[in-house]
Amino acid sequence: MIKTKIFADIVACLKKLDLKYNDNFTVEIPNVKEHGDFSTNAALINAKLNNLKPHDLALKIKEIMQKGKNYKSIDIAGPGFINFKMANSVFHRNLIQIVNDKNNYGSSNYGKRQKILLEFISANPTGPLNVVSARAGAYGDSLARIMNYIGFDAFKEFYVNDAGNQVDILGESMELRYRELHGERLDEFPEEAYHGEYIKDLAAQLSVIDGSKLFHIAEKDRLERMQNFALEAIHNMQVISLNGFDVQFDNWMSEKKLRAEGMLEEALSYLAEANCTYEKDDAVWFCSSQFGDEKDRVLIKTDGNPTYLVPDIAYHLTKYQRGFDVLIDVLGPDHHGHVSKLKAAMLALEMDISKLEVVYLQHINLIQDGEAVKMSKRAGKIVTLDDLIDEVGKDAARYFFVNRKPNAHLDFDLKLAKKKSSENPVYYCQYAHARIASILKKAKKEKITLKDFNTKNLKRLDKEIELSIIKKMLELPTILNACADHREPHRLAVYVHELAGLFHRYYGKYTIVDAKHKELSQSRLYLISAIMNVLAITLNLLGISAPEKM
RNA sequence: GCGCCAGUAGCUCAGCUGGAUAGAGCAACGGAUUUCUAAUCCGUAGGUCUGGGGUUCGAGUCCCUGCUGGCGUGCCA
Repeated sequence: MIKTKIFADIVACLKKLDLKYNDNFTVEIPNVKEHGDFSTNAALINAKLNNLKPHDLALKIKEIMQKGKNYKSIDIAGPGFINFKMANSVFHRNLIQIVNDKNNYGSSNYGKRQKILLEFISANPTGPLNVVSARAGAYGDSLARIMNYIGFDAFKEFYVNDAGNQVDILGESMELRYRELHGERLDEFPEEAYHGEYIKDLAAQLSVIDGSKLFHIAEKDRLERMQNFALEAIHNMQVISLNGFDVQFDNWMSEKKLRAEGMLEEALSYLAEANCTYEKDDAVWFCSSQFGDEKDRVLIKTDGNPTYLVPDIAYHLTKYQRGFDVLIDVLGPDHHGHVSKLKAAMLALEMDISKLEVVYLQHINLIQDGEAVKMSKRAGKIVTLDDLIDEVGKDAARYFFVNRKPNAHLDFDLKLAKKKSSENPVYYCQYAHARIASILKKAKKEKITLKDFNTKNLKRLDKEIELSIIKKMLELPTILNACADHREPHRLAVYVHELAGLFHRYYGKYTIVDAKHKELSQSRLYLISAIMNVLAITLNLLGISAPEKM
């Protein structure tokens, strides 16, 4: 990395000058070209320490560093910034490195094999996945891919709420549709039941298997049969939808299973042992107000059933027990009230709360004809993940969702997304990749190959945009690290778009394959195949395909 | 009321641990195709970064405060 090399050079320089220094200065790529390839605030940061004016310190540093061959020029500007222009050979050497790294370029041990549990989507198993889940899926999966690429052990988990109130309602909804199928007339379908067409389908499927024999067994058994059938079918639907979205989980954690294994009782007993529970009004309470929550919360309701909080505490307890270093919960914005309760419980159980991170994904507004579409799973008015993939395609959907930072609202204009035209930025990125593939084919036809390529040819890569492209590609590791550190994969999406943009500009300005200038062509081919490789790597990390043809 | 999140170009959004002249895409306008894919490129125009105060060499970025919007504040999950 050039940046770290410059940083080290500056430190060496400060030492040589026998100055005090603080190493919290930075080496950055300035956003104005005139300020050089790289820039540092080292003199600004360290001037005071040595009773010097920033500008004077900058001068001293410049004098020493100028002797190095790697720098084309060193200038002092503004209040004391030092701007570096690097020799072309520095970029060329780094380009060779990128090419040699092949499809591992950018991967590293940055994560030091830290174990990360990434829980996302965790939609209720009571219906098909909707666009909110799509956003969570694109986000979580991309983040996991990036983290794993740079040396973390990221583990993807989907928590299935397959027990509790909403599952009872699911069973009852099935029962009603089932009765309907068998000739019973329903005066009206209850508002709280699930209205989606898929319930009718499931009831019909069950009817084919079991016929009318379910009427002859006990109500409790019948409801259980209905529930389990629906749960399994819906789970399978969700898995298939996610496969179509290129999202796969390492584990599906079942709440029902947690209950069966006695995890709820275990969690409750731990809380009781910690003297954090008490009885009042025929219910069992958790004194969460002692741990930063606004007020105490009910754990066991008057009817003897646990509230949703209990299985969630139990679930998070297992996260800790499984030895992860960091737990990341990806949640909707409507859950932030819930997190304070959960964190209170983890505190009460003396868990390391700093390990538990919550990322809130903000809501999505679906815009149709300029108006927000209201969605409700119970009323059956949802736009499903499958619909979305059918309409705009997997690649566009994933790009769209991962292209913005998690805690920003997202307006999804269905009409625009359906257009499937050049307005969609994902095509822009993919097209760059396809274009390069096409140029490489043409080069083959023209019999210009890299066989007799000599690295000396790289000297011919001296155009400003060529050096900019190399510089951009060298930024990849920094971008990936930032994505992981901030849990913000959208930075990579922005990056791909920028890199694709540079290539398109390059293509427009210069001819790559030119039979009359074989060596020049070879040099440029070398460069664009590196670009193609970086595009493929980054698109893949975002779960987007990199087509050879479009 | 209290809590969380957001407010950047007409629209949708970027802006890396504070850095120099705030950037893209779309929309608008004007150009480029005997050409390696025009799903592209070049140019023009568009801004009091929600208002105010503070911190410092320096603030879209950090702190305080006002305003606006979304969400939360269940013995629902």
